[in-house]
Amino acid sequence: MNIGEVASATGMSAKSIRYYESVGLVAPAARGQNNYRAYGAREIAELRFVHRARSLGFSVKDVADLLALWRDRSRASQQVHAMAAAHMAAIEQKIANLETMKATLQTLLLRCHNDDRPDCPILDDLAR
Amino acid sequence: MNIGEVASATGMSAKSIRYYESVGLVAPAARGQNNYRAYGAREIAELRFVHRARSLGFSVKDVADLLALWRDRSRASQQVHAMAAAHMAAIEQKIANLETMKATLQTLLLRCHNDDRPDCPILDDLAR
DNA sequence: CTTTACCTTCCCGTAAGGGGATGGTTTATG
DNA sequence: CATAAACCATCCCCTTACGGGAAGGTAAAG
Repeated sequence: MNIGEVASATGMSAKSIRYYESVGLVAPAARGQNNYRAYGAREIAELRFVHRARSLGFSVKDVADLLALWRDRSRASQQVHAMAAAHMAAIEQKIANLETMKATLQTLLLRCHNDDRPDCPILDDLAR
Repeated sequence: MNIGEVASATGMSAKSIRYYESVGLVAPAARGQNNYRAYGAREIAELRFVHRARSLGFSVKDVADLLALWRDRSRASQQVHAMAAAHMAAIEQKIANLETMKATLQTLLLRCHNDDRPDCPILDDLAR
């Protein structure tokens, strides 16, 4: 399969696939006589893994570690669990920060007249 | 006040202050005969405004717009309200994405044995 | 007088690709 | 069969919002 086919089959962009290769996340693809990248089932499965892990918010660096664990048939599930737990903690932290911002914004929005008058509690708050 | 004093007074870093100046978010600070930046109450108030808006998650570009509205005594509160509402919507979208990730991770974490055995539902899911 | 603590500018690095230029390849169409 | 549309390749710049650190001038303290 060419890179474009892989892209539409997996939902990722060709740019992303090349990028993952360029940073060493996946091995360089084999090339056809036309110099096009040629993907087999194994490589596609790996790219799917990468895509799925990225969609769960893991960084490219983390995905590299997850891939290594995946390839190591004798890894302890503990290791994977630890990575996932740490990642979830980071996500929870982000959510908490965003929730704080949201709450503040909500309060300000409710106090703002939202009309033609210049008086604006939102700006007043920012300037406090 | 020197930049360091402003930094510790406002909680932002000197680097950030210089950065905001470099991108035109705030006007270039006046300079003393030693070429140090010299800040007055007005400039400090503006930097506080910037800092507060940034802490609510507004981008630097958005802060520039908010500053412009703030300086314009005749702006309609609607305009500020619209910006804040759009920003809150974006934050809610981010939260929703993170919550989806979190839920998936939570499910996977519960299914993982988290012990020395190699069997790992988390990796299995990523590879599905 | 010297050390220490500031300040200045300048340049590099970050995360994860997207956009777009330039040029070769393949395939579809008239 | 010729050519145009659709792919593919590499390469380089752009994005966000600063942080790190180097090189060198200035100021306050011991």
